[in-house]
Amino acid sequence: MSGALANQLKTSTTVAKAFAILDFLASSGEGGSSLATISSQFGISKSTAHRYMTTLEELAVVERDAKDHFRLGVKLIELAAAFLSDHSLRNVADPFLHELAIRTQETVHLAIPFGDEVVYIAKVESSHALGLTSRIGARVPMYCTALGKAILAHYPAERIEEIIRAGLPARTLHTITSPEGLLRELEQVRAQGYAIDDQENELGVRCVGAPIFDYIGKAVGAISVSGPANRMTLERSLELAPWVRDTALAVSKRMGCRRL
Amino acid sequence: MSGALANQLKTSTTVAKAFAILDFLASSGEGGSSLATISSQFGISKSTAHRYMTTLEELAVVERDAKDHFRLGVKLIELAAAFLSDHSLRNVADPFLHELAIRTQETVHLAIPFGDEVVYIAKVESSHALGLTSRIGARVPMYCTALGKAILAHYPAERIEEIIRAGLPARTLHTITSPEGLLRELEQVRAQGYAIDDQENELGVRCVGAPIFDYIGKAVGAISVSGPANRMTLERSLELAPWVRDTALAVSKRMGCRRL
DNA sequence: GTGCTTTGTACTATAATTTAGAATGAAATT
DNA sequence: AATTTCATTCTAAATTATAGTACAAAGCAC
Repeated sequence: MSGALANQLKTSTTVAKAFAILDFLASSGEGGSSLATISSQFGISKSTAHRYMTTLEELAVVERDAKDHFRLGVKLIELAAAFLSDHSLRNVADPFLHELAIRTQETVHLAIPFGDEVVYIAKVESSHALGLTSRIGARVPMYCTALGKAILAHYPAERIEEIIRAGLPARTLHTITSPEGLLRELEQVRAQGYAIDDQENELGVRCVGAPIFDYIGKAVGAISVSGPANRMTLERSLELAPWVRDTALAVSKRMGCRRL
Repeated sequence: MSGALANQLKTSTTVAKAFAILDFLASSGEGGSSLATISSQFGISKSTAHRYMTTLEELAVVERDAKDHFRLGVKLIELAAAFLSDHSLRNVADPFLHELAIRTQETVHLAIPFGDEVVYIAKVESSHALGLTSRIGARVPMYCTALGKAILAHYPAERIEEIIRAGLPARTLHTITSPEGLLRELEQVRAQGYAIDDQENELGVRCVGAPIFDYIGKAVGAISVSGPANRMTLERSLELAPWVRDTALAVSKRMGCRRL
């Protein structure tokens, strides 16, 4: 596409572009994007953008309103639902998440590891009990979140080393940025069975997380309770910690984990 | 791809193939699919399938397990979450759905129109309160479901005619298959403010649905309560109907509809 | 353990699709 | 009423996608 002589590409540029467009639509939020916007955003001609969008529209991956503004389409719901039903963790955990939300009266999250990060795949709010909103699908680092540390603590030492080598940038004043500090923290997480994120990822937010193990004893996810720091004090975090841990253990048991 | 001389295609075959693969992965369910399976399923060479899958894997649209089996990936959750947050209807309706589920002790659905069908975009079960599972993302016809009829009744006459012309195949013994019968039914739906599906789409399942209108008075979705026919008798359906209707009206009001 | 099949991956020439740009018509703005 | 903006269509040129072959590794049969 650019100038240079084409050297072999191992991946499909066309498919990659299609998903780049979808990513853009996902981030552009309300209102949708016009063809001209997409065209200029990616530096492709209007005719090319048009071909992409009509294709995606035909597949119901995007939809356009009366003003020819494009938005994400219902096909994505279908695919996401298939993803979640395939991930038995989500289904197994769901009732436990609700119970925990009711008991703690705080927001409960379920996440799975993905590379050096974790991905939220479920969320339950105590009062309104919203399903798929806000953070679902979002990724956050492992080293500075309760969910992440809960999982990371049960990774093999070499994986932990890898993640440390990838860097521990300070996200807030409270982020643990030294390798030694993190290793000590993870040691404590293993001993306690839960992890506490004291505003390490976001100022004003405290979380308590605990890992979920599958039948082979591998950490395949984590549950967390989080809330604003003024309500979720450190003392309250410590009070809730056993509940979170026990809920995660109950889910682990359902996942076939026998070594509790 | 086949033999014949290529005549201009208006859509991107590459993108379409990528989503065909995703559809296949979605339907293949547990266990995932190997590269060889995908290759033979679509009649493409292994090298081509390989290129598609590595591309999709790099984008996190699919993921592969230790045995090189491909499944849908977390990127789809991210995109679906963006879709839902963009569809304000879902967010507005959510608390109402839960309230209705508690009051009726039955399963509650939220759906939006899509072509001649409706797509489920939210579900609340009274007892377990599952989120994204089973029917989310699924599409059902308009003419034989409570959700569909609730919306269809408020469509312009010509759209209704179109849908009738598309055919009213019998899905069960109770399906309304005559144009006159459907028009009469829709008239009644408009008068009552709710629609009842008496096992028209699936034997043994009754539903009560009511339409949601936006600020312009357009039917943009519907809410339903459904249950097994033995528990959800016709009398019970009629009892619940006003609740469903009032819930839908409350959501409509929140969506800016002023003509209630 | 050995030989066999099957798997995912890499490479290359051919063939096909994708691409940009100009041209068109419709709609909204001035 | 004139002008700009927009989505859409068309065509030749160029990039990308394709199938086939080849390879290494894993699994299976014997």
